[in-house]
Amino acid sequence: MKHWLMKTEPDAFSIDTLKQKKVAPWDGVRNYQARNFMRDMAVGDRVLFYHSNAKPSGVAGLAVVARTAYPDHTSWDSRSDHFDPGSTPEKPRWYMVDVKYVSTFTRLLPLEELRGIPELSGMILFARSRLSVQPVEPHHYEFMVKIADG
DNA sequence: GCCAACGTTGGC
DNA sequence: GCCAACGTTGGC
Repeated sequence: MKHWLMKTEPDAFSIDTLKQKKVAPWDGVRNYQARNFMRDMAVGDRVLFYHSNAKPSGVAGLAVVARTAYPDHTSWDSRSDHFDPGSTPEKPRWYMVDVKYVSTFTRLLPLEELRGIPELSGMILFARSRLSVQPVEPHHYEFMVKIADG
């Protein structure tokens, strides 16, 4: 089982939205590296649900992968904000996974606070601010769960 | 809203 | 294949 962190702007899709829907597709990823990580995901993989462009930005809760990567149909929908003319149903360029709600942290863990924690040093989150899907070390994941509930 | 970081595009 | 221009992400 692997561990991941996935970023979303809560104005568009938040942990509360996922809580209501229970399971939802993670569409709109238009970055090759992020896409490749999504294609590495397996059902049951753990996901840190991150709110970006938020006040404050940070880890908001937990999800699990509910369906492995499949073509992102919004990529060939010309009405979609995520339309990419280079992607077609015959030759999809972009993929999405489904994620399932697990829990909302009793307290959001702000990026600013996480940065200062020695146990979390080395996380991709701190070095690659624009990577919206990224792997997480198991001990980083476990530590974050611990401090969120504590 | 600003702007730094950085990924992508396209001319050559 | 280089790299300047451009567009986007995301923290602040």
